[in-house]
Amino acid sequence: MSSSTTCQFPVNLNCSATATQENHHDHNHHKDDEGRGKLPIINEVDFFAANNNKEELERPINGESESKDRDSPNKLDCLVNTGLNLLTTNTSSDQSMVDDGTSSNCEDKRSKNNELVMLQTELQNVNSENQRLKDMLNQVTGNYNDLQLHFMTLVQQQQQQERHNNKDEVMNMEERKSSNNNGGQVVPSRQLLDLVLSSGKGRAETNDQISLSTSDQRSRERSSSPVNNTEVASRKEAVARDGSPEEQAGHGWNPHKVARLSPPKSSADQSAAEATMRKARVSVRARSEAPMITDGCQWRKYGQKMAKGNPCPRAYYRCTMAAGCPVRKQVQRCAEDRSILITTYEGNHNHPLPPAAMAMASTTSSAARMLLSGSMPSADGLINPNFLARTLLPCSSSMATISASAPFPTVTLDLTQSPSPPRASSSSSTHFPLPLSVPNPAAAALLPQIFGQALYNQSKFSGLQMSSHQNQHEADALAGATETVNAAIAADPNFTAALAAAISSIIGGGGGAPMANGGSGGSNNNISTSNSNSNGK
DNA sequence: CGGTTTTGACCGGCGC
DNA sequence: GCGCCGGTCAAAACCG
Repeated sequence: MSSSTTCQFPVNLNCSATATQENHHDHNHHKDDEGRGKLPIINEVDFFAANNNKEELERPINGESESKDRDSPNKLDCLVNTGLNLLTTNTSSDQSMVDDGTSSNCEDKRSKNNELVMLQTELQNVNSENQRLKDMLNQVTGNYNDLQLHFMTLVQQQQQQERHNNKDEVMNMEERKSSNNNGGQVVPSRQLLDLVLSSGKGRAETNDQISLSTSDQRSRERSSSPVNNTEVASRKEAVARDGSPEEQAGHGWNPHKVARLSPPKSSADQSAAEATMRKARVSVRARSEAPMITDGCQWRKYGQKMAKGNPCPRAYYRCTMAAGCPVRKQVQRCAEDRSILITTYEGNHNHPLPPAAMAMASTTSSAARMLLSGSMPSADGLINPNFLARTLLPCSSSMATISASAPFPTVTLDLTQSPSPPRASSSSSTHFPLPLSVPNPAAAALLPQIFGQALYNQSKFSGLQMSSHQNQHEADALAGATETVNAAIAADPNFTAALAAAISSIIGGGGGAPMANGGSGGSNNNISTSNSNSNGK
């Protein structure tokens, strides 16, 4: 079918409108390797094209069916025409046979009659196939419509429940803060994180508020240390410059700066846990020759470095849609497959997002929440990716070998498709291969059904969620997925299809335990979690 | 001229 | 303590 391009997902990761340039040379070591000319923006994968959702979601189906319909009628026409020609020929042959009455003409007539019968049989077969495809299309379309309605209902229910839970958690946190003076039992960072990653626009605001408070705490911790006076001063200067204390003081990218500050003993564990969870990252892997994917936000490049183990430089971007927005992202090409662009997001936007940006923003937020929700039941309060794997993949055959050695967790949404060498060559990253890729259009046509299955399983799962505290968080993770898909639907149905397939694999995948890292044969569209520094410093 | 990109320098964390 | 590394800063250059 015609849908197979560089990215089989009919999505488009356009370059950002502002951050359109990324020179793939290290300013430290590879000056002017590729010149400074602007690279062309290649619209291979556009997550966020503001198209009609339903229409786009249906596009794989329709594209599939239309193609088949297109093909089938052509075949039919061809066969019909051939048959008619044969009939005409036979008629004339008959006429001539009558005229001539030779035995050779009789043989010709027999052979042509046989051919005609064969063609008629083939015509019937094609007709039946065509009818079957039409029926299938109707069924898929109907299923899609039903499931979309079902999904919307579920999303609304989840959001309402989420809001309710958040209110409770806020109250609990305030109570604990007011009553806690021993410093050892502070508000569990998991709750902070749940708050941070709560749903909706208000979520981002809540996140910023919490980030600000924790940043203030870190600033106090810094100022209490005489060694860091200069840094404190520089930080204050930076804060005064752009008025983004949370960005400068703690919401920054560097996990080392945040997670490894030496706070007072009483809050060391708390700060470490908070930093760890705050540093949750969402990485998106997609095939694109473009220097950067378009996620609807405006970004300003503030740095570029060579990362060890990767000949391609890593670019650092900062969201410029609003002053002080703490969201940053790293863009780097995969060392093993340069056609794969790895975009890693961190933080939540503190400003309204355009619809085109909602998909990625909500995706990253939800994915982070999925990851962090999975960490909640951990006894030590740190990320427990194995729980995440169990949570996300309770019955999935996907592979989930998870490393817990890294300072910050990462969720990887892998939208690559073509066969590629195992990305996670080390245990630093774990991928959950999902049938996100649509190697053939027939599979694309099944996406809505898969999505529907995911929703069905989600609804089943949600029905069980209230039985235990852990299940609540598992449900949170699912709610995050739901929200992700919802936002993706709102922004780009192609991305929706991808996420739908991903979530369907997560929620409704076939039975089996998590598999080893690296992924088995099949799709390369994965959601993965990792809990280690990918650069393996 | 204002915003963005480039890029050398700087900083902190970490391993040895 | 030193060097490596990732991340960030900030002045200069670039660009529309």
